[in-house]
Amino acid sequence: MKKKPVKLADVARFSGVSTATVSRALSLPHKVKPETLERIQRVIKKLGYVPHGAARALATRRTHTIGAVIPTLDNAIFANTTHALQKTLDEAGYTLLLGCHEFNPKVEARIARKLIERGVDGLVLFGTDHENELWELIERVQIPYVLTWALDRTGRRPCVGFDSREAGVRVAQYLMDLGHRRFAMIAGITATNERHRERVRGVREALAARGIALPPSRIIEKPFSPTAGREAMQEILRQRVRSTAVICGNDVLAIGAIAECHAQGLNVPADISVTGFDDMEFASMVTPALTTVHFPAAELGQYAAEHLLARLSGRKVPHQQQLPVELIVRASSAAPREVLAEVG
Amino acid sequence: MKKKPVKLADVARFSGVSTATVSRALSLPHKVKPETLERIQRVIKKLGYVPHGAARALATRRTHTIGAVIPTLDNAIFANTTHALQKTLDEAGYTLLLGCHEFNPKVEARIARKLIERGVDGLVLFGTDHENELWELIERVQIPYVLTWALDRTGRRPCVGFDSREAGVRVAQYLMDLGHRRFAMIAGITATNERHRERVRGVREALAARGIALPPSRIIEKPFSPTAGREAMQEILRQRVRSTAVICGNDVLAIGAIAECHAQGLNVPADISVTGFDDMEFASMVTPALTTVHFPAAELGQYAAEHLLARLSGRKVPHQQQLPVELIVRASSAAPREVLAEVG
DNA sequence: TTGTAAGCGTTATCAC
DNA sequence: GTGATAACGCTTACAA
Repeated sequence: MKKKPVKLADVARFSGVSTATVSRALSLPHKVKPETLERIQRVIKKLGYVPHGAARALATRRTHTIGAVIPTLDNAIFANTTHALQKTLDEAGYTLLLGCHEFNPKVEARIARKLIERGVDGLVLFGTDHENELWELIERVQIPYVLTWALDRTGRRPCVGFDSREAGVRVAQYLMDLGHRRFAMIAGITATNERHRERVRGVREALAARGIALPPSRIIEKPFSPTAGREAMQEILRQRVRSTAVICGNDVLAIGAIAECHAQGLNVPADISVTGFDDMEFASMVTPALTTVHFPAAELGQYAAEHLLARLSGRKVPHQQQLPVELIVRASSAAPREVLAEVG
Repeated sequence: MKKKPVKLADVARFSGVSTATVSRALSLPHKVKPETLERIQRVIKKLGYVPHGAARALATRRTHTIGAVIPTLDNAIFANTTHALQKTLDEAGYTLLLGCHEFNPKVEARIARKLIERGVDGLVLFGTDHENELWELIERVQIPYVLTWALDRTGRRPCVGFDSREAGVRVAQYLMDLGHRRFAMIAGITATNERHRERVRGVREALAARGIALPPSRIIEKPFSPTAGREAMQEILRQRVRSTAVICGNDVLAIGAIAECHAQGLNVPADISVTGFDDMEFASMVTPALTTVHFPAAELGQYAAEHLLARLSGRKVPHQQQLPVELIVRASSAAPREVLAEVG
């Protein structure tokens, strides 16, 4: 036997006013006579009235809700971005609807549609690679959105992100400056992931610019897991010509790669250099710390939220926003022994 | 000049049927004549009709939405739980509304209320410690909820979680069995966090049972960050009587603690043993691996979701559900040198 | 400053 | 199988 929920009309009745006045008391308190307002608020408290969001959304055509479809929460870097996203939205009175696609574009499209049907006022997507079907839906329903992590090279879509190619160039140049000449790369899956495509491209182009090749056999694509990183490193260590520097598509792969080196009795970086992208703050505190190109994930979440919030409230914002990345040099990279030998 | 969104009535008009039939075509397709159904579906596709969730929610009094208020996404363990939660809900056709309270109970209450106003069909909370105000709200609106991570000792509230006290007992006994007698603990903030209170209690009780005291000076409470872990370890290493075993309230604190040991030239575990709770899979791959009591976070998320989904669809489920934790022994714990000396 | 009443876009209960 | 039509709970002109 559950009692019916209290509704706005009940509050109105008990306060001896109309529903319109109660509604105003809630959303435009300054347009209500102070005494009336106070009376209404007392009744609201006494009755324990809780506004009905769906009804309000139906009437106002606004849900104060933002949807985000992220790759996964199992990677700290995306979790960090999402955390900042949620926090910024919350402070602005918005609620986050969250979905994870686990690197499957079809799933992403499905979830995005679901969020749109739930009525989100805006949408946050990760990267620029998306199903056509999703683009069409977004276009059709005219929902404000922002792409994150990546930059849209066409310049047509609103985004706040990083230049992944540039990041690739940075590590490659750094390692070449240390004297490395034989490279291998443990890349993430690049097919539907422009961020990792660009990282590889950056590395490859920077190497090529100094006459160093990175043949396909030296680029091993793996899903994002430490185990996959280990496997890839095994493959690399099996190759006849040994690489002196291994660049990993992200921190997770790098951790696995280092673990495999250790398992084979190799010293990092004395015997082989391992670098990566993203971050590994925690692990770096206690291990041959990883040199990485660091992407400030939390800042990204905050800026992405602010971008969307600004547009929702009619403010002007730069269509494209690029966030700087930072090369953090730690103990995991070094000159290869052979180079040191030459110099010495 | 934005064109008005397509609504169900438009689909009805173009298909030459009533809105009732279109509605049925959407939710009870088998109750519609196949030809009619097909015609409607064609029109839906052609018009690009997207159902209006708020209107549907208003009419059905169901949003197919679940709210979760978690501590933070910046700790991998909660991110993992949330990931599994989202995934399980998604598979059942539900959407996750997410909020983070960052260990502030007032914020938790505020966000929970917001989610309830948005119309979530159910609520997932972390732990058993909550503001009275929140309990009253939950009671008043009669919303199905489930507590996670912790177990409710009163047995009155639905929950799926772990026995944190037991976890504390496990590490303590393990370390005592190794020969340790002088302990210190780097605890998390316990005031509004029964999980960490219970971990401390378990350790303390297990030690007491074997006549070992853990005086307040040996329990250092810190917020959950590696930096705080380092600071706490500094304090501990400054104490006149040196502890041989340091138990950390979670993995994040433990990482910091180990880092500080290394910084001071101490070998872990030869010079001092450092253990923890939760997990540290990645770091463990490349560092003096942490012995921990492992809480299967992803499983928890899945079970919590299933619990709630079951109740929402009227199925019976156990009111309380305890998930097993596992002591994972790795290289970070060991007999203290003095003990080895005695034995040797 | 407050009240009246017409939506908002669905679903659901009846008839037919 | 299908169609009218009354909810669902709130907002917002427009009046008073």
